Amino acid sequence: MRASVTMIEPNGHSCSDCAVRGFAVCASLDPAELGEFEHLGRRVHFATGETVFSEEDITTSFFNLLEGVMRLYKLLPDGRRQIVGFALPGDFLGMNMSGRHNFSADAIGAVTACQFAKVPFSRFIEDRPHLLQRINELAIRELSQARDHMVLLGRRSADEKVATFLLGWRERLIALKGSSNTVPLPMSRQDIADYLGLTIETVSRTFTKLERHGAIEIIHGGICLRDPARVEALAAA
Amino acid sequence: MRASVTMIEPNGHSCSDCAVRGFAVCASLDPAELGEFEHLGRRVHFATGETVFSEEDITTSFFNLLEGVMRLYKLLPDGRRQIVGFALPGDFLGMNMSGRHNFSADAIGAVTACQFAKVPFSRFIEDRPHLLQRINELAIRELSQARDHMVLLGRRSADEKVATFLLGWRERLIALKGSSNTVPLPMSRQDIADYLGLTIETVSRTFTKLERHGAIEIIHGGICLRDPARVEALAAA
DNA sequence: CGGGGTGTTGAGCGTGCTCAACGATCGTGG
DNA sequence: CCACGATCGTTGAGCACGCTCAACACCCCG
Repeated sequence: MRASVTMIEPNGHSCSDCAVRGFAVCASLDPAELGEFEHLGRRVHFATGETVFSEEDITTSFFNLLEGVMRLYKLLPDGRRQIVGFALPGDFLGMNMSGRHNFSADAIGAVTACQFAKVPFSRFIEDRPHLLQRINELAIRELSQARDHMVLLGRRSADEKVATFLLGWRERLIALKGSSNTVPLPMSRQDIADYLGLTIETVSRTFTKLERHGAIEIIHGGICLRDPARVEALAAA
Repeated sequence: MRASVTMIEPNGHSCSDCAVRGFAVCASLDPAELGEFEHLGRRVHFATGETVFSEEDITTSFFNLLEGVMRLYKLLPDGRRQIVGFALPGDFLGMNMSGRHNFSADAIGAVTACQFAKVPFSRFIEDRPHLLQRINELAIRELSQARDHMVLLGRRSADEKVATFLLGWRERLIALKGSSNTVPLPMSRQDIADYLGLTIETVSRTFTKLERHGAIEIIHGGICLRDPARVEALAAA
């Protein structure tokens, strides 16, 4: 699904009242820099299922996710898909070495992002080591998450994968919105399956199994943790 | 296996005649900086199987690999292991956000590395944006490799995994030492299995299968590519 | 020559996949 | 407002890929 119309607002927003300011890239900027930075980005919107950028596209922009969730994925020639991550508000997308995006990114539900043209953004970084440092920190954190996910993909059982996913996703949402036993799952079962290296059927079966055991309750658009300790035990650290 | 004796040489080496200078982190330094940089690092040696650092160790040093191969891995509480990568000369190890290493690193065969104490190194970076930029580039490249590996772990069959590994490993060696159809494999079958999310038996069987089909020849300490096109077909891009 | 580590091969099993049908949910238009 | 179709999720039956368990071959080193 490709963008038919992507809304671009003339910059009527200011960074100072931005929801993700504080934990996004821009957290590293002082007020003076922020004023300059504000002119570099435009706020853009994407509708459910819209593709923000594709795997082999030449990189022309970076994105700072403000609202919504995105799936980041790679496709094999025969159509098999691996979701390499879900992006949440505060995540910075588009950095790469090759000049091309090395994964694709779709909006899951409505998404708002701050878009930066590559060239001016790169120039802006050049004399702001603090911003570069911040971007580096985010990359290193992502690398650590990527390695954790490799362990999950290569060495965990289906049950462990699902349990680990639920707890990890919950953790990320808690960091954004505070604690709750209700965990919204905006992505489809297929998305979860492609993230965990499973099939949709196995994910579905594992969910119902967890529910039968009283560990979770499947609700519309998410799950509710009934017995967090049990789920943690299943995740096996 | 823990280090019993780790040899540390008083700095009798100079960066200027370093083998990896040109593609390691230090490639970003000019001659003047290099002179200063030289005093930050010490050349250290590790014997076969020695652990350079462990997953939950507090990070006190960074390492720039000069010679040899290392396995980078994570362990689950029950002992299952996932190798998240193999390090080759030029690779820079130890960057992290948490203050602790988030994976362990062993020497596969004899290893020589350039060791930097964390604090002085971090200070040295601070007023050298070019070095930070270089580190960032390496991190972003690693991130891209990590995502590729997630696809392999989550969505490829055993045959595809092995074929893809052979080609990828060969590519990395070619970048270091030039092209050859003979591909040395210094790591054990168990290492390969733990890298690909397979068992040692499956790796062994797949190797012999490839050999029976005339795609490769198994030689001591490695393989020889007899029919690269066939292996590439099996890897399925 | 013996012993331990590493790699190979075989037989049988089980987890997770495939294929297929059914059920739930939601947007759309009559 | 409900009928309709499409999409998404659930459930079942059977199968296959890769794992488990076990035995054996090989090789380096003592």
